[in-house]
Amino acid sequence: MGRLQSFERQTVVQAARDLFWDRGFDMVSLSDLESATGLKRSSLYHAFGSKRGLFDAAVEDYQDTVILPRLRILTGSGIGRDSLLAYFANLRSSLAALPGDSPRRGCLLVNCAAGLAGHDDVARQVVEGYRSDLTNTLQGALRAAGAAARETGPDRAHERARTLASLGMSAMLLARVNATESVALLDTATDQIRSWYPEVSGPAD
Amino acid sequence: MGRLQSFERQTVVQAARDLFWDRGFDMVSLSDLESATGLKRSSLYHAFGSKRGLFDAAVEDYQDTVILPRLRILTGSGIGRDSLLAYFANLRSSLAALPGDSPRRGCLLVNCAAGLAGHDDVARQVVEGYRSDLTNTLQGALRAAGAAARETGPDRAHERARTLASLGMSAMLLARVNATESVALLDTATDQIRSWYPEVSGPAD
DNA sequence: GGTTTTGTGTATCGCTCGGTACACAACATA
DNA sequence: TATGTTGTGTACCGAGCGATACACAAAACC
Repeated sequence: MGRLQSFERQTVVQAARDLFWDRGFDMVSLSDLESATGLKRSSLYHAFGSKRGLFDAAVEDYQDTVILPRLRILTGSGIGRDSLLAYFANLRSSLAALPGDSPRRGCLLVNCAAGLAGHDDVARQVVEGYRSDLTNTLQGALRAAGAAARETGPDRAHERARTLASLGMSAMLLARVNATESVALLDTATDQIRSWYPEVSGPAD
Repeated sequence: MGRLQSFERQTVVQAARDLFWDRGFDMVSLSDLESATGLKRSSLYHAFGSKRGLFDAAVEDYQDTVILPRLRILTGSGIGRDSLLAYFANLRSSLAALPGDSPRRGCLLVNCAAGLAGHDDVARQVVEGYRSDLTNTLQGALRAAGAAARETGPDRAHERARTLASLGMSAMLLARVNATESVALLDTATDQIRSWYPEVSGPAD
């Protein structure tokens, strides 16, 4: 063996991630990455192969540490109306809590959808995976909520999932443009959920 | 006086517009603009001052020739349910009609929202103007539709406008990622409108 | 037709970009 | 401690960027 890596990979990846999150792939230079990570080019290239390699690692970290923990609210047992409300409340608070100049507003993948993914198949697939994960997970929770509420009639989970996913993505899209409206979109999602599954005043049955 | 401009300004601006629409501000170079417009740098700089000046002209043209004509469906007299349906049908067909590799998929301003507008106040204000125009116009049409349907109860136009605007913007956001889902989002908007204002089988009263 | 004013083409500027070559430093192994 | 392997720092590359200087071409005006 030889010399050991003197940096923690995740620390470096997350520093790069926040930079890409803030400015997008194109607007981050290697010099920016050097100063954000504290590493020199040679180390970055040695560890990640290319700027794009580091970006891909950043996206992977974003999925693992930002997206998945959020979606986990909507999976597992006991999901339904309340977990849907919790999901959007969580999104709301993480959006409202950030300072106006935080580099972490919005969503790295939503930004990709309007940028890189337009002409990059790999990025497109990542974004599409995110979209379908989000929609399917919402749909599962909606079905559970509908079953718990003993809903009758046609299954509206599919289109409701689309609407909620749309509100979530739009909120991320507008996070840097109009934070107030962004929050309002999330509140609209909450209102929708409440209207679909009205609160019961006491324990049922 | 002196020599006259040998090109039509709008032709040049629209060629540049399609390029920016396709790739975004950063990913379009002056060489790209030269070959797309047929003009040399010196002419472009003479006419528009800078790359950004040309971009701003392109955005203005986009608003005038793409956004406003669409929104006009939702203004004027006789607006309501049908004009809402027409708006989304129009959006749907202009999205579904484009070839998969068209540079004009999605929305220039939605792409801006996730890109330039993150750190550029001018771009941010343009995008915010678009968002509020869209939302307010939808809200006006929703109110008209509600009045025509003799709706009672609380006014839901505000949150419904948010939902519809969200579906429209999400559709634009996903136009390059998943065209099928993008169309499905617009269809969801249509379904929503139909469910809020059910079709009347014959003339009322 | 000469003059003036303005548009266009050529050539090039300084700068930053992503990426790389190579010497050196550090540490596991023997 | 000697050796081999691997991480790190310095210096630099060619390419492309946005922007500009300047000469020339063209047309409106007297």
